[in-house]
Amino acid sequence: MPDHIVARVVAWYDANARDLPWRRPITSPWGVMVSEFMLQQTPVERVREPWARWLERWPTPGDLAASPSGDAVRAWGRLGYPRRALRLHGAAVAITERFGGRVPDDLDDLRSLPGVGSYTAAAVASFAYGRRAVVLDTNVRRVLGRVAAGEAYPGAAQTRAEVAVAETFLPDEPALAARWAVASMELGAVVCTARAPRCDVCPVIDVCAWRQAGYPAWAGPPRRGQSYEGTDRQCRGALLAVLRGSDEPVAHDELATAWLEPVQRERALASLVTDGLAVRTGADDPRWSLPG
DNA sequence: GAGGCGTGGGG
DNA sequence: TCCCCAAGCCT
Repeated sequence: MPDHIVARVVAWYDANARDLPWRRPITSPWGVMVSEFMLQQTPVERVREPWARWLERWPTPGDLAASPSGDAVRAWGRLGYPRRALRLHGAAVAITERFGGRVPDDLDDLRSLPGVGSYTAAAVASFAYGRRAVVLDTNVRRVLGRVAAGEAYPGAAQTRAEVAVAETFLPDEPALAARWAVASMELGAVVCTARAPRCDVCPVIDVCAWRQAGYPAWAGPPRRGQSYEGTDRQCRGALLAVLRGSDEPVAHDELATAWLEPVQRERALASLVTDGLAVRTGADDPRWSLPG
């Protein structure tokens, strides 16, 4: 059964794939890795421009490693989760120092890099090098959960059982495995979506367990939305936006303007320093900036 | 293993 | 409008 589903999804992908720049054959493994970092929790359409500018400026890991980490944070712009920029910079340094400037193709080597977890390691190995790897992201988890398990949504945490199911779908031949990986992700991204799935154009609707069960609603624990208004995250974002927008270190008063409540502001600022996203400069006249 | 971590767009 | 969510990672 999995073989049949794989064949249909891959055929669907061949006819319907979006033209995303990081999927083009000329894209380097480094370009693929940069896209994977940027796409962690950030929609495709918001990544296109920053990705192109990033690779123009830093065509290789060595180029990024030679720049200050603060430049990476500034170039990250408003993609969100700016610690990813710091980790991508750290990954570039590690690739330069430990792997001769070449993005690794081995899963364990990839996972040893900052910001690279099981998903990103598998994605780079598969998309950049055509290796056989279980690429299990939120899209694939949802697709397999619906098609194979008949459930509307995957649970909050990835389980061993899910990985085992994904293994049964993964073709033996590396090239086909890589095509399946990108195709199953694409299906989840544009057809088998979380909100309003387009089952009318789904290539595997006739074998979908979720459909056969009558599209049962999600029966698990309520999917709690992440609150944001008034959180430290919002405060950190406001403070970091000030640092990003200034070429010179900024005085504390400027940060105070960006976030009025002092207790939360100081807590957030301290956490930014702890994370390496902000540094304090100046002895008698303290100022703040992105890291050097 | 649950919670923290940005930001903006679409239903 | 408001809520949900978008190719996760780390502690």
